[in-house]
Amino acid sequence: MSLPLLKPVVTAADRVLQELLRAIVAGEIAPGTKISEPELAKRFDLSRAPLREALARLERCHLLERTPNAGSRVVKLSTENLLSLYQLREELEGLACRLAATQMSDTEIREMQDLLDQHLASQRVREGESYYQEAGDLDFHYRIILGSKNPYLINILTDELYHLMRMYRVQLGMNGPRVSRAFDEHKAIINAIANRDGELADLLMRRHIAASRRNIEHKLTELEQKGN
Amino acid sequence: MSLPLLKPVVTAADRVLQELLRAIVAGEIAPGTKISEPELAKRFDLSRAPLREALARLERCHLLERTPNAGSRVVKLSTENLLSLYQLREELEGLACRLAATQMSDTEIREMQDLLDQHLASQRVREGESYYQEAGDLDFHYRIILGSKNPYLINILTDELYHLMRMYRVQLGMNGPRVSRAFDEHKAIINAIANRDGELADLLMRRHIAASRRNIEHKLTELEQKGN
DNA sequence: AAATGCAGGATTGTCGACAATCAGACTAAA
DNA sequence: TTTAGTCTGATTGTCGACAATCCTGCATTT
Repeated sequence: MSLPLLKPVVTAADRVLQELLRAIVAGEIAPGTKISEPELAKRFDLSRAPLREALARLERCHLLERTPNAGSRVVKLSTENLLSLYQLREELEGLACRLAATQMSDTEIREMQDLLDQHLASQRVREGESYYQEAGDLDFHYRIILGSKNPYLINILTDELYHLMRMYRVQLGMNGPRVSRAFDEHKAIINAIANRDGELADLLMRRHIAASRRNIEHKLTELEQKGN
Repeated sequence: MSLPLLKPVVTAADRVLQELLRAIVAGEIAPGTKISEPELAKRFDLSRAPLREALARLERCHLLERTPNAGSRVVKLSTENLLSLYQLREELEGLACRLAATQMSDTEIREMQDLLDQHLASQRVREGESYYQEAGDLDFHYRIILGSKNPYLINILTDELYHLMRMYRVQLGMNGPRVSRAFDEHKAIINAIANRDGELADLLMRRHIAASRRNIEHKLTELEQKGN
């Protein structure tokens, strides 16, 4: 289950980016935390040059907010931002479906179907295990996005919005009946694409994402009311 | 007719970014040109640090393509990329319309209508003058995008795709009957928004962008066949 | 002749230090 | 008490030099 989600890691900037990304997405660096360049540089035993490079990329992913001459802060999760993010996702991944229905090759589609069967089998074993589910879900969306063959769309979804989506998911989780439903929805979407029915795939994807949003939104409002 | 299209310019990186942006969009630096960091640094009398910052932002705008350890090249205009870009625009600006129809305040809408009347009046005077038309068109789209009130959508359209759109427009122009039609289409779109009819505004915007694409696509294929 | 290995050059990546700028606290005056 | 001004500390922005990496062309070998 390999997710080719990150660019190759070769430079020091790549390494610190990967580590910061993981820590922020996982919530180890609490949302709202001030980022100090000199401090982080010392912690990672680097100079500020590659660190700044990494911070710039994190800002691009909307995981960091830089206020000029006042430092960077880790973004906070909020219902408003969640809604804005998912509005975009519905639209963009819907488009991706429509394009994928005409652009994906038969073998690519076949591979996705096999992958889904595989996930379903392994999910039956691990009832409620959320990590694999999540990886499977991400992999599914990832492949459809790539299947659109639209470089700008791919860039926006995989490089800029992807990690923010992960942040919501990792910190708020996905649980309960939603997990098994997602599989069925995936299946329906890939079937529509296999039938080259872009309109249907689009519609199903929008519903799928809307359902996922409601699930996360519910958890988030719960959390916000508890005082945070 | 002020277009608040660029972030405030204060640092050296901002200045060189602005200049490079202008030069690339205008085609003064030919598409496909190799970018040499040391050479540019010398030309702008800067060190490489702020220059790299500027190049990173240009890459983010898809105006530069960096291949690791092999330098950056200015992007080439192509029919494929144009189509990919406009596919996205249709979708995203359509969404922007739908959101703007519910999110824009009455005064914002009123201001846009006034602006359009103003453009129309001044356009009658300057028949076929394409620069003002373009600025007006950009301003129109810009305001609707902001009217969506979705920060991620705004960021993608104004920071990442905007300058690339401009590049196509500036280098391939917009001319003939298309110019005056665009005004009518703008008028129809803002009216739909004023009526709070998001669906209609969405549809009209998609058509408007599709028509604009056909116009540019035609010019581009003409140009490509002429040998370039 | 084709393929392989080896310099040479160029490019990017990285470093540590300095300069400019800004936020916030403190002092002093009204 | 409030306000204005200044000062300090911290942060970002910038610099020039060095190190690591990668492409190119050429010589060498098979």
